[in-house]
Amino acid sequence: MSATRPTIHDVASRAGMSKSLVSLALSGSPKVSEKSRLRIEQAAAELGYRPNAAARSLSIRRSRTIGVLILDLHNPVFAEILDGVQTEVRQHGFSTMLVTGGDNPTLEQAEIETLREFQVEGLILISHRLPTDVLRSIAAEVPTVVVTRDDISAPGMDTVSNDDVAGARLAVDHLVGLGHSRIVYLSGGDNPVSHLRATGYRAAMSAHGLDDQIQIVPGGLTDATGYRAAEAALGLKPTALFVANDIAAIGAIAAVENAGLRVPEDISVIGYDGISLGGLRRVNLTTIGQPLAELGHRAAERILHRISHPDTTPNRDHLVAQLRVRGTTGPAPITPS
Amino acid sequence: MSATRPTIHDVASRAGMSKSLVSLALSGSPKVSEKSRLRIEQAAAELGYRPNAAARSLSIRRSRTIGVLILDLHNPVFAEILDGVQTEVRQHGFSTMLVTGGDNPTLEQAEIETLREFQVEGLILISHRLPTDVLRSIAAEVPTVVVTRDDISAPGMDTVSNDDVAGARLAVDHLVGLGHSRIVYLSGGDNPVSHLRATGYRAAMSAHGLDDQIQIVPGGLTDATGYRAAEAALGLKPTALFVANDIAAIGAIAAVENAGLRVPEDISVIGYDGISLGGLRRVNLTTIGQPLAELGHRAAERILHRISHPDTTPNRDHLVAQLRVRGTTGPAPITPS
DNA sequence: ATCCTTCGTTGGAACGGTCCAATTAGTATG
DNA sequence: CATACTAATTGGACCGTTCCAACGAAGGAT
Repeated sequence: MSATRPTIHDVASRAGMSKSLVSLALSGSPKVSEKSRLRIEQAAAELGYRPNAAARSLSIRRSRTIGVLILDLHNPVFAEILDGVQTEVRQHGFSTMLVTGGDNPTLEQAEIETLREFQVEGLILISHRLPTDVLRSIAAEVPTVVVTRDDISAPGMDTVSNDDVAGARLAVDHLVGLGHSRIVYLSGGDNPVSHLRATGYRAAMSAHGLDDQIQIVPGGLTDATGYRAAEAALGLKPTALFVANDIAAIGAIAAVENAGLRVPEDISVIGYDGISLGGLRRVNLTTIGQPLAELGHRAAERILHRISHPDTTPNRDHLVAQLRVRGTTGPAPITPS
Repeated sequence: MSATRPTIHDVASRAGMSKSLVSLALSGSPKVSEKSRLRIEQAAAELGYRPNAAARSLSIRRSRTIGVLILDLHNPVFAEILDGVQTEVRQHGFSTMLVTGGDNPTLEQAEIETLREFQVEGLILISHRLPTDVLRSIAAEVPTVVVTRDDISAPGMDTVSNDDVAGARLAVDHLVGLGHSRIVYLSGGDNPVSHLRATGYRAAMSAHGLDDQIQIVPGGLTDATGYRAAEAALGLKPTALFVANDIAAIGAIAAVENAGLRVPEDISVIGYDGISLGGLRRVNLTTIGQPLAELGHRAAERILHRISHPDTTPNRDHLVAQLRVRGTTGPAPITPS
């Protein structure tokens, strides 16, 4: 093991040519004669030569690497976005370096610092919890794309998210279309995304002339908080619950069923995100599906563009979410209350 | 933006000292006078100096980076293992570089190649689909740890997995303890892990004198394959299903319920893995829980050790899985059949 | 035969760090 | 006040690439 990895010099001396020519040949330059190219390729193969990315990066002053920060690996939403990022980025000859903040927001900054030491050419933040000024100063120095959030804008930075307001409207429209009017929103707590969804909920309720039915119960984005919020909401005798995200919606359903009510016969439940687990037959959750892979894909496109054209004016992409009707919503029960 | 990042030279000239001293100071060497250290630190801060990891890596011939291949980001099992890896590795000053194979097994090799170009000091493969000889040749060149699988051994390589045979036995013991005897195993298809779990199932059934009840229905590791396998299994009139993994188990439950039977009153279902989604109140799946974070943690320990002691003889860790009783298993119905 | 081109090839200077050996400054000792 | 140390500092080689300027060889045109 490890008799030190062969370098370009080793290949050169084995092929009996200069290291410069080896470099040229291996990068596919047309100015190398067919004969030399063959000799070199063979020598490289025999030695199991693998170029040193650090040396190359140092020399060409480019790392061809994109740093990705992912807020929480456990939330399937982010994993699915990441997937879209990876496939797109790879196609353009870039690698990704991935880090997670964990639960500690200050660690998030340290991780980004590490990415920058590796000279990543761009940064994709799949959600984050950075203060505005920190985010701004990062974006000022390295091309950045924020996915999922769109509340902060900064020069040198694009955002890619779905239109949460419109998505929330879709949810309400769907429920109203099924005859519901007593629709309660279980909020996702104090974060930009949840607020936008609340805004959409309110707007849609208004548009349907249901201003007096607007009810928001505070909750969170986890199974347990969804459960608790739903318990609280039951006191309002709703016929439908619109929940801030899918995971919380699954918790909410459990609460409804535990209270002896059926979903969707007694109470309809609709979530938000479109995580694949919602499609499991057992779960079968009606939801507003974000185009997750597409979000990642678009983020990758944006970062690649921004890397080659750093002075692009900030873009804010809004992809449309779609209603995915499954089994947890149904017609409003007759004579409610 | 990008008036070229400051280098160590810039810091040196600003502080009025040599670059060597800057290097020393910034790496916390005790041979630098307090006065100089302060000057240097201030200059570095003013310039926003950030060392170039590529240059350092080239110079010290170490990257302080560990490459992680993760088979499938969508499977929560792997995400949870990764979490354990990351926290441990970070504590020792290493970074991680993460790649996914996607659905294409040959891409897996290409991704590992990329990791190697970045001179990763070790490789953690969170499952994989590599041919034995390829895996061997990789392990011969770079310290490697395989998590989850333990069917292949090679010099220079450790494995960290749970004891699938013992885990499967736990599942059967639990069901037998509840009075079940007609226990069918829904297999996870043709892969090492599923085979081991089948072996454990058979052994445990035998141990309980239930040889004549051993029934294995072919299936897979996804929701849909679990569903189909369960449908097929119902013809055998089982009182309990032991399913190769949690996701498939969730599919199986849906099939049982769709057939008009209740879980666990009519049929008990137990899965394997212990993914956190099984703990969602709505799902509430009894399962054999692998210590996922612990697997990742151990893998990280192993790779770190192997990096500093490359000639360590191969280790094969087996962590114990634990029964997690939740709501999908219950007493066998009276007078079955 | 001489001069131009063109093609293929090569040496060597970067890139931004680390670290060793050598040098200088500073301090204590006799 | 020279001497011997120790502490602090520095120049320069090196890590493995890329790339540019320069070079030799081989024709082609004159």
